[in-house]
Amino acid sequence: MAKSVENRALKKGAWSPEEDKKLIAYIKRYGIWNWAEMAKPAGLQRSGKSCRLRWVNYLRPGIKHGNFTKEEEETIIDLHEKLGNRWSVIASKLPGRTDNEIKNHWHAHLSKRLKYDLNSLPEMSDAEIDQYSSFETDPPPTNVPNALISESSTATSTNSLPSSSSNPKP
DNA sequence: AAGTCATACAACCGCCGGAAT
DNA sequence: TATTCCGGCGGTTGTATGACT
Repeated sequence: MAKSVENRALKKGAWSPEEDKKLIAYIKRYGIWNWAEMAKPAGLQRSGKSCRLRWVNYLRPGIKHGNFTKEEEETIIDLHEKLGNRWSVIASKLPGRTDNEIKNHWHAHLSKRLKYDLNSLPEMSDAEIDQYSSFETDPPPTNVPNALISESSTATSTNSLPSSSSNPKP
């Protein structure tokens, strides 16, 4: 299959301030019309996906950076309990936060916090745990959160990008 | 002061669904 | 209707930085 953008010499890794400026300037001028095709005229040797990710997660106006508030953390925990790893849905409830940021924060902080809460369970010796464990050495079949299974997987993204907006292809 | 380890964050990868043709 | 392409999502990895020994 012919990819619309060849993989030749595509840059990877951290974005430079220069690249950020190029992407912002291009989007300001022409809008978002096709990530895969935009990179070249924007002067970026990046994949469309990389550009999109950079824009959505860091450059888009209204993105909050920095510490999560107590309220935000509680919301994340609550929604994660209900929805599982549907980060984009959770992100939609937290204006200015991105799914990637929430996901990272969850793995870095919140999941641990919940894990530590397991310590509040009644004490059991290893022998007792073995005795009452019916499971084998394999891990549980999935890590799908309990509350989730029945949910349809069509998460509607709420990243309100000006995507394919009025601006015509240059 | 130097080396090692742990943590947090940024970015990439692969897969899937929907739209367009 | 079938195929192709693009955007979006979630999982995972790589790297920089700070804490600890």
